[in-house]
Amino acid sequence: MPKVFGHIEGHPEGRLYAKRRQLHDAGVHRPLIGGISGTAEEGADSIVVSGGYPDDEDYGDTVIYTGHGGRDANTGKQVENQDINAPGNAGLRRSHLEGLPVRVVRGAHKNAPPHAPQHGYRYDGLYQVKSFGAKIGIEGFRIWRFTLVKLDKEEISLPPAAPTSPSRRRTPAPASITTTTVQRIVRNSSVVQQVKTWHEHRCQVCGLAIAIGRGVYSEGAHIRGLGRPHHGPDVEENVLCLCPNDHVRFDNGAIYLSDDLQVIEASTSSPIGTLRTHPDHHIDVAYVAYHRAQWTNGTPR
DNA sequence: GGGCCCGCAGGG
DNA sequence: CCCTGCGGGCCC
Repeated sequence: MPKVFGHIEGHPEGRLYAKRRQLHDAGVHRPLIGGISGTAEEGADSIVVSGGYPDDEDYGDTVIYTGHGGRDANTGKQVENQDINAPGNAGLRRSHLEGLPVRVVRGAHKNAPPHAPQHGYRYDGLYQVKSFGAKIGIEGFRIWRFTLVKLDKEEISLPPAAPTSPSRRRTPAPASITTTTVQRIVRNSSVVQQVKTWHEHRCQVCGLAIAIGRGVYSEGAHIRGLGRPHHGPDVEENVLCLCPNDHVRFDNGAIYLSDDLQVIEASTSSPIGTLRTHPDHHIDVAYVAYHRAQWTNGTPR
């Protein structure tokens, strides 16, 4: 059964499942025991929040979820540090980097927080891995924690239509890597496209335009993030044209902007250049200030 | 109802 | 093949 990112057809948000076996059969969450379904290469497609780790925090629309590993098989106690390269943890990191939606299932458990179901398991829809980081957990060992934020319906794009394959065709299937159906977190493409066009796909931080075959590749980066919890607008004043490297740096606070559009290296707090601009592309410094505040005042969310 | 231990599915 | 993992059934 291929890994599916996004909703499972016929299994809407809110549906209840008595047992892990039923979640498996539905394809909503396939491991029978593991809390994370995912790999480093493909990403994590689903998790179960069932109170297995004491550092979990469940606020409904925001879940702080502990990675796996480091526990004694018999006692269930944490006996060593967790590893970010353990498959599930690396999967959630990949989902974060690629903006893949994660199905969140909540399970009933003792000391049930208000968001957990009374019995069994409940599919609670799609979340985005907003950030992650390590800390020393309650039991005294390093754990990895992933902040997941619920996605609004309009933030999910549909998977591309399956190619129609005539049944008479006898040619062997194309060398299949792993078949995955993916619903990505969607962005308003026309706004992003306009910004990319103005800049001719040149990164506004480093000036790089990546040639791919005959085309050029760039990414549209929202300054104030879309959706929860930031609720930034999908408008040209809130979008930058960046290369993938600077996009990751910007989204994770390694670089940010001053109000006069200097690019600031966070580790040194000093400018490393001026943002490249285009006369038609007006950037609203209110969004710039919002982004900067995330990374210069306290912890980001 | 709690402890125990046998699980199976997935990934390497 | 091996191993691990936020179950679950059984027995007290």
